Amino acid sequence: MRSYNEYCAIAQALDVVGERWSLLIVRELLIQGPSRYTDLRQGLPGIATNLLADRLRELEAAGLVKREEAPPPVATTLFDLTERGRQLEPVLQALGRWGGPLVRRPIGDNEFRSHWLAVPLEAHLKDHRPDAPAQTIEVRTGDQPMLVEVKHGSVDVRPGKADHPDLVLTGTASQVLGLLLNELEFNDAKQRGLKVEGDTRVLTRVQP
Amino acid sequence: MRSYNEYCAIAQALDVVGERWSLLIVRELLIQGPSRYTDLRQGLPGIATNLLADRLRELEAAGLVKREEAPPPVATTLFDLTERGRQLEPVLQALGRWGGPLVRRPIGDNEFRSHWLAVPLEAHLKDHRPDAPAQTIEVRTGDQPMLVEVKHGSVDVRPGKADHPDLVLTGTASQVLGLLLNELEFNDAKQRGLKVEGDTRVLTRVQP
DNA sequence: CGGCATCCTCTTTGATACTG
DNA sequence: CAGTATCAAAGAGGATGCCG
Repeated sequence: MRSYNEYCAIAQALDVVGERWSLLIVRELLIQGPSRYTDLRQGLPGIATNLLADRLRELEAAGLVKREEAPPPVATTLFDLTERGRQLEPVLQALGRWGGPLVRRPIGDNEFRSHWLAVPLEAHLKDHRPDAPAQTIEVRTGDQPMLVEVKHGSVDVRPGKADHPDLVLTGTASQVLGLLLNELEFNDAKQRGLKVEGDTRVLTRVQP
Repeated sequence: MRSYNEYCAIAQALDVVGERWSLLIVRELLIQGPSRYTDLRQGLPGIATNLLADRLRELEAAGLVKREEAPPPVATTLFDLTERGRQLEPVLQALGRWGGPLVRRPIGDNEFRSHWLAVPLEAHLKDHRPDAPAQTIEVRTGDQPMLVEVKHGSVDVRPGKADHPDLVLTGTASQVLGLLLNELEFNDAKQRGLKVEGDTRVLTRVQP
């Protein structure tokens, strides 16, 4: 992209990450950690393969991304954020908070990937009972199950299944999000088709 | 811009403000307040006039910008942020903080406008003596003098001149910034050509 | 398969000129 | 002052091919 050529931190930041797809690539790496090229494509529906290759090179040249050759038997290239790249987290959080209201209104045919749930959940959920024992919620929606772990005052969201989750939520992304973010009443959510199994007290522990 | 079409707050935020120039237009309106078309062009060196018109229409349609017809005798159109637009401030602050280190390294022929000083100064300066009487610093660099007002624990930066500033700084943008952000020693700054007149104790009151 | 590179078409941008 | 009109150049998107 053409540089704005301004002596201004905002403009120079945008010179680096203002191009189409760049910040979404950073989002993927922040949520997913070290990722293969193909996994990145999975999380960026619609990206042209040449653009993904271009952007990864640019981000690498800018020092935000590094590529590592995974040792055998995996023997594949892994892309990961550098420390400088990881420092973009506050930018993505601010964007996510600002964009929240846009997502909550009716949605049509948007693409969805389960791991994107980490954005609103880590932004808005809190552990209100940090001294209580750890609890987990399994969320079944989208392309893979997600695990919400509430422990020691922090809320962690990552792909995976729990052995014995305290609560299991099964439904559409907006149902699950509505309930967890306390924007949809419990009974409304169930009426709209959300399946809730387990100990619902963990909900009030994390809801905003 | 083409929508990313993702059920993700970050992607939907970028659908609205991810286009080239959009966030810089928001920056201008945040710093300058209600502005005329021509003033916006002044603060966005290099923007094509058709693009500025396009972006303003898009931002207006998205509900971030409103246009007001100023009453006579001014009788001109003023563009201003809506409340929703003003809520982008944390996004720009995060971008500005991330981009700070990029600006501090040697710079060549970048364009500069004095009012952009508000970005780093309001991000990093603090009033460490909120109970002391108000003080002002006049900064003379770039296209217009800027006023830094320290009062009641807050630091305000805006265009203008003070009647009796406590301190006047005259020099290049990087000299002034280096001194105010405490990244350049006082004596180094003077040796490189920065002119410092007045009561330098206000410096330690605001420096990070 | 994973990780691209090439080719082609379409859209967006930038530069400049012009207008109510 | 606040734009619109025009046109060349750059970038994005989609399909496909290549190579370990």
